[in-house]
Amino acid sequence: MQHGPRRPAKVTIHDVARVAGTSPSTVSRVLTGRANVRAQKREAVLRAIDELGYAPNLLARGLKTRLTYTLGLLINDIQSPFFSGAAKGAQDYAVRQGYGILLCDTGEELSLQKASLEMLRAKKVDGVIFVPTSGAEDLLPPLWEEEANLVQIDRQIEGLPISSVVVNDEEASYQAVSHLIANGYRDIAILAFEESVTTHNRRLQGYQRALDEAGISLSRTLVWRGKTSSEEGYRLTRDLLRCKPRPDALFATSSRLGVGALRAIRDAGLVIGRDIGVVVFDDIPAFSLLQPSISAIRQPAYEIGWKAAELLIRAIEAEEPLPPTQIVLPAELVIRESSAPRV
Amino acid sequence: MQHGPRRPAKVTIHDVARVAGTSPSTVSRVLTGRANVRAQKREAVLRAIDELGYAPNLLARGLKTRLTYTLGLLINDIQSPFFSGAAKGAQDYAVRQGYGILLCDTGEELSLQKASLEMLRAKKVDGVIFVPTSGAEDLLPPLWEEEANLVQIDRQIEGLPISSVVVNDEEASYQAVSHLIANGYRDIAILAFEESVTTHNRRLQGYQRALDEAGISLSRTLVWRGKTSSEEGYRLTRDLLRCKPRPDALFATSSRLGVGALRAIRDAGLVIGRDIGVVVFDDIPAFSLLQPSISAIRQPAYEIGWKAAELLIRAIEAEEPLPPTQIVLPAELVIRESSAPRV
DNA sequence: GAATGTTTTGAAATCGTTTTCAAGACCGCT
DNA sequence: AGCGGTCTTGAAAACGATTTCAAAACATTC
Repeated sequence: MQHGPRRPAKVTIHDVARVAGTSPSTVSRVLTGRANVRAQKREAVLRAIDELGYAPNLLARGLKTRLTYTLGLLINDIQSPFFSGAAKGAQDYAVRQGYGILLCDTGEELSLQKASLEMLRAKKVDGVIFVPTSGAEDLLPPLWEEEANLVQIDRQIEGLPISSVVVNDEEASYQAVSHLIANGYRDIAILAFEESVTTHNRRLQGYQRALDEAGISLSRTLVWRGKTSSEEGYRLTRDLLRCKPRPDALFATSSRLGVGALRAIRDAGLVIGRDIGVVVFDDIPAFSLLQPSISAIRQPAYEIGWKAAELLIRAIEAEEPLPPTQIVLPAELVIRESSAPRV
Repeated sequence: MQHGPRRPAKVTIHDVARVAGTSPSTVSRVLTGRANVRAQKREAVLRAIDELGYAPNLLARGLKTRLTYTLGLLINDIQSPFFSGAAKGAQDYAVRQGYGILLCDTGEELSLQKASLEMLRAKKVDGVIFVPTSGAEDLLPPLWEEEANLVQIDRQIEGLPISSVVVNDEEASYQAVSHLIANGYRDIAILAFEESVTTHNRRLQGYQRALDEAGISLSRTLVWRGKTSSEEGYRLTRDLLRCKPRPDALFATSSRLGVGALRAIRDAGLVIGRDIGVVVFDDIPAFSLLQPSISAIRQPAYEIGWKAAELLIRAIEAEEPLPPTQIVLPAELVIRESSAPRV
């Protein structure tokens, strides 16, 4: 393998200056391009940079300029298609703008979130995209005062002046449930996250509005709440199917809950889309592969991440503080076989 | 909302020193704990730190100590369950050891990989976990000379003294194909990545060994290569099913190829596990949900990431350079319905 | 060619830490 | 009290960039 000419292990701006026959100041000037330097010198500098394989030390630069070109990304579970989509969107936009992304996967654990935010603060990231957990409000002030910019995604902390990129949870849920009703389903159960998270609350509201509008009175026995895991989805659904009268449709407000529900329905010997209608909030690849395929609300995860990064970088690079912005992207109901019209 | 006492926007080690009635040197000593300081002063310092909400600036520290406590993670696609599993494993271990992770999702694009590696170099990461693409050898030397530690995952660049964490591709594939043979399948087609990547080459070798051992002569017409996307899997499989005689089984060497293949098989009106046996390398959640469920080789993605981070951090923290280590983790064949015995 | 104005340039200060070095404090001994 | 030896401490020099400031170089005009 060709290793090229031996180079000094560490080459600094001083080395470049020496080789180019000028001073570090001038090298810095051509590096940042923020002042004019005579063409002849500029070229000498560029030649030296090239020859030495010099790359500026971003730690040193960041120390001086207070800009690290690094964003923090605090999410709940990189393994979930929604979050990994958002992560990809954020990273794609960020990298295009010359920023790097520090990934923090914290689950719903507040202590890990706290530790991660402290790390991000110590590393002097320029901004943070995060998924707020209930209780996270108290973790923000330190970062906040450190003049870091913040954007929340997926969920929102109410009443805090922080930008956010979310989805129209209420409306999309309303449409999903209305769709079930239109297809002849009446006793529609809902599976939701037990903790009070904006996202799930709004999904619940949309559910309720659709029922109200159809003149169906909401029955307490149709609302099931638990952790948002597939095991929990299984348990809840199993119990729910034992109720008499048995619900004829199910709206799961997260893909994990939905996956558990599907298993439980099968194990109960019921046929999805005939014995029971199903719609899930959050589409995952498996849903289109399954037979019958599962109707789901598709969230634009990639765009959410992308927009969040865009908002964040705009705020970072703005001359003066920008007022917080709320972006609501449309989630789209993808109708498949699991919510076919009742016969 | 409670904002707590107003604090100076930026508090440095000098502020702490002033409040504690001592010098920055001493504060630094209690911070790093690498020298003894009289109990009384230490406490004064700790009180001041607490009172001011001081946290050391890791940029400044890194500049001095040449340690950033940051790792780079260079992967192909965070949206793939395999890579997101590995990312989670790596991040979980790293965060436990006080390291942060800079995420670079580059796809198979060499130019993006180059740019990302340069960024990681400029940010002075302590080490990098990466998935080598063919051609990536040339990108390494700069990092390499910069005394950054490297660990490759999933694939390997042959003949380079770099640690790696991979899976027993050859053996697992051998077992998968042997399993098909044992269940009565004879004309077993294989779908593989067209580019010469160690992973896929070894999977091909395992396939071949299983056939050899069973005395089945390998037919050129059963080996299909293309990009590793589900569209390509669909196209290849569609064409393959038109061959006469039609293969009676299919081994897909990536989950994307597998997903495409499943669609094509369905569209051809064939029943998986009866008309044609299927095993896929790399298990994804959908496979266990499908009916019939799909046999697959489960890779310990999380452990791969975890081990890679462990290896990397050990190398970083070692007094002297460690010799490169190869870790091979077992991938496990999960037998489901798609490879049921022929009747 | 001198006077003036405009670019280009380099020296030195700075960002916030750690670390070296030498001085100061403290100890136990004779 | 004086002396040799540890322990603790603070001043100052890094780390590798940017930026301010004033001097030096050049251009322009009379």
